[in-house]
Amino acid sequence: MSAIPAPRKRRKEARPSELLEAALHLFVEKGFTATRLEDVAARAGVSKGTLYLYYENKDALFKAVIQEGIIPVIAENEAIAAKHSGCSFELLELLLQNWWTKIGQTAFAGIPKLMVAEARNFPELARFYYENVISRGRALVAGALRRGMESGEFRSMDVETTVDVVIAPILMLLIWRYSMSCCQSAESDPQTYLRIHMDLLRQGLRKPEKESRV
Amino acid sequence: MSAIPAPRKRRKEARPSELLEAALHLFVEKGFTATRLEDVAARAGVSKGTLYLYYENKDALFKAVIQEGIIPVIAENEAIAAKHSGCSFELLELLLQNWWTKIGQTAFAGIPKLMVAEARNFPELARFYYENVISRGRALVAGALRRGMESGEFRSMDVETTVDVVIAPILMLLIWRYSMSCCQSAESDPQTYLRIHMDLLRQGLRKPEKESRV
Amino acid sequence: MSAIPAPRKRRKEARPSELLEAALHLFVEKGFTATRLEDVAARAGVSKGTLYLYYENKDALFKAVIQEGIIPVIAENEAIAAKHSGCSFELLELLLQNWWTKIGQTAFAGIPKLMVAEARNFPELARFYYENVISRGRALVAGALRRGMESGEFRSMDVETTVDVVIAPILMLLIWRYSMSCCQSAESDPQTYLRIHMDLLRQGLRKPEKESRV
Amino acid sequence: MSAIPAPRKRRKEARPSELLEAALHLFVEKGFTATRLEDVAARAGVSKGTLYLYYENKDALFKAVIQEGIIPVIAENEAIAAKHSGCSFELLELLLQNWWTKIGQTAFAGIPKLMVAEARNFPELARFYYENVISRGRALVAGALRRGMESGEFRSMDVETTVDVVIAPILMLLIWRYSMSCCQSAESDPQTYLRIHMDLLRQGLRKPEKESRV
DNA sequence: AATGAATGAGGCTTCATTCAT
DNA sequence: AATGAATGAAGCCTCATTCAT
Repeated sequence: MSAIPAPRKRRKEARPSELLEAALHLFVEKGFTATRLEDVAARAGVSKGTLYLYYENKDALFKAVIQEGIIPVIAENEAIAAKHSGCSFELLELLLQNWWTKIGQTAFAGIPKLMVAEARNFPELARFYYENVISRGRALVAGALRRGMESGEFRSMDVETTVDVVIAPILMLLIWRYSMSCCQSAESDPQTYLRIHMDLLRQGLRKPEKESRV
Repeated sequence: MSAIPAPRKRRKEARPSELLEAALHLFVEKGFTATRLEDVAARAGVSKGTLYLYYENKDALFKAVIQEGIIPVIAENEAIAAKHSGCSFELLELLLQNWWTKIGQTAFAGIPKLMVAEARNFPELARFYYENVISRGRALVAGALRRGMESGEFRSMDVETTVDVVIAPILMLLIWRYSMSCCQSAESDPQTYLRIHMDLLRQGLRKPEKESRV
Repeated sequence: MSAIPAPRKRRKEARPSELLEAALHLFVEKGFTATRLEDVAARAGVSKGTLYLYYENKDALFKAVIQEGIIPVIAENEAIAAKHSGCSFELLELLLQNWWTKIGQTAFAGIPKLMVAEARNFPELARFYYENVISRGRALVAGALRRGMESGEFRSMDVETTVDVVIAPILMLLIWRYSMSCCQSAESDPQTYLRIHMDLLRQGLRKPEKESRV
Repeated sequence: MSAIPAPRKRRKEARPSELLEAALHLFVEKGFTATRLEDVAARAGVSKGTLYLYYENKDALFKAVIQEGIIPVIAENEAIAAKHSGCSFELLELLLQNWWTKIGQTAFAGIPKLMVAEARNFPELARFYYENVISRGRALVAGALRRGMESGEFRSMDVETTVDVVIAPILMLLIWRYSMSCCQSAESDPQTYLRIHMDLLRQGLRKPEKESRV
């Protein structure tokens, strides 16, 4: 009710997000397994025990990070797709742009690499991520591709597989940044990378005038 | 004198490859950190201590896996590129085909995901892989692209960045198989995936007749 | 408020000294290498992991034992030397007496043998001990000898070397007790040993009336 | 019989002493526990298994080192004492001189430190050394002291204890060299050290003209 | 709500000793 | 006589989780 709650109170209510920020930072930096909950707590300025007051265990903490940070962006993209009425390639560009702004340019950019790295050893986390993020994300791209093929804007291809091919470079851009990039002297510019990807795609997807192969 | 060496001796000579096979299997299955050397030894049918007779430590074992399994394929591709005289896109296809046969369809297919997963936490292994595999692999693709641009076969683009974009779907295909694929009901067919990727690329890279955008 | 802190708290404050006591006992009994941290923990009534809450590793635990137990005695001796104004031999006796009371008659008596035994294999511990204990201890004896020679109380000799000769029997008394003494039926009495040592020294160091040899 | 045996044969007969030399070197350098039998074998130019053909185990190897290297010197000193007829202090000097030449200036110099370091953890080795070396060595010095006291050359003191005091600096000289000396910038000269020790002793042991204390 | 002390299972690595060849 | 491959017990250290205060 009051505009400015007592500092003590404000602090308490901020705890969860402070913990999530700390967890995201460390998960992304060191991976799920290699992240010590003690470090997460320390970064959030609380004790190890406190963390367990908010999250049942390491798995729950991770799910909360995804829940708060990634899933809302997927939802935004679903809204963008739902209201879009222009050409299909433009929709692909809009989806990419929002993803890039909300994920690619934030600390969440490290999540895809993290999931890829730990999926095998933490099947439950993998499943959670797959169902809430990946399948919904793929559905968005699949929708745009299918729409473009039906309208004659794109040539006809196997949609599900094309989704993977189209998404791959975007994921790899993030994965690379959080893995091997440390070995590279000059990291390539993301803007250029994405532009080239979309350029190749624009021309690659387009239905040729006379030809109809593939 | 005899054509068949004593069993003891035969064993000794077979050990390294038996250990490497076991190591590859487990590294790919569980990752570098989560693989227990005791399990590697057990899978090779020896005791924990025996492994150390052949490989100094976990790092050395891993490097040996790469050394024996991946680097020779890179070398083969370098030979292929050196003797190639046809069009540049064809060279890209040859390189991909050899990589796919020797890596993509063998147990080594899991290595790229492994490297991506552990690079940050094992910088020395990452560097070893980067210098011996990645930089040489990128140089091969860069050479083909540069050659195609110079001959007018491809349109002009930033070579280094295009290399990343071109390689990304191939890496993601493998990475996916060893990470999230377990959550997927129907895994997409690699042959289709690679054909679509190359089709998009053939048309995407080609220099347009009149246009000169990008 | 209350004079008696909560048990948990009391425990926490007592832990370091309980651990140091256990460590000293086992180090002295079995040596640095042969002492198992699990045994130290057990002797202090805690688990293996708890030890690591207080001391980073085995080295740090050892250093703490020295820090808490030996270095203060060296400091006391430095104070004794600083305020001493009597004859030099008397100072030697005072230094020996304090050392004997605080080290020779306590569990710390085993440290010199431990250092001698492990110095080669643990150079960093050796250096720590040398700089904080040995060099300061030698400086004290050297000071007393030099003073005695300058005043004419002692004959002139190479000070640094004489320090070693003077200290040697005292160290050997302790070293022996923690090494070969187990083989001896009748251990010789330390009081007698030290008295003989000091008697030989009193007469041996004294400047002869007329002679001036050596 | 032949003056020059066949190389093969010579080699075989030399094995034990080659192994003992290697063992001595490594025992003295790293201690008993820290010495790896594999390293001993390698230094002797044979395989690990061969070592076990000559010595039953690590203990037996150690005992052989003592047996061959130290005990003969003790026997020599017993002969020296048996035939000596001069003054008692001179006998002490002769014993010391032979010990110094045969032990102090050879690789065996490291044995006393080794024994002191490992006695507690290897009681059987300690007992072997005590009975064959220490007790006989002490008996020699005790004999010389007793003889000197009876002749009036030395003042009267508790013989057994005085033996320890007299021997201590000599042992410490060697012990130091193989332990803390690595921390010292300038190691003191053994010749000077021994001269000062004997000088202090000559004057310290001598029976005063009138006094008769102690 | 918050603390932080305590636990103990788990993995890499070493090395004396054995034994088939 | 000689080899050297193989074994497996042992110890340091980490960290998710619990729980008394």
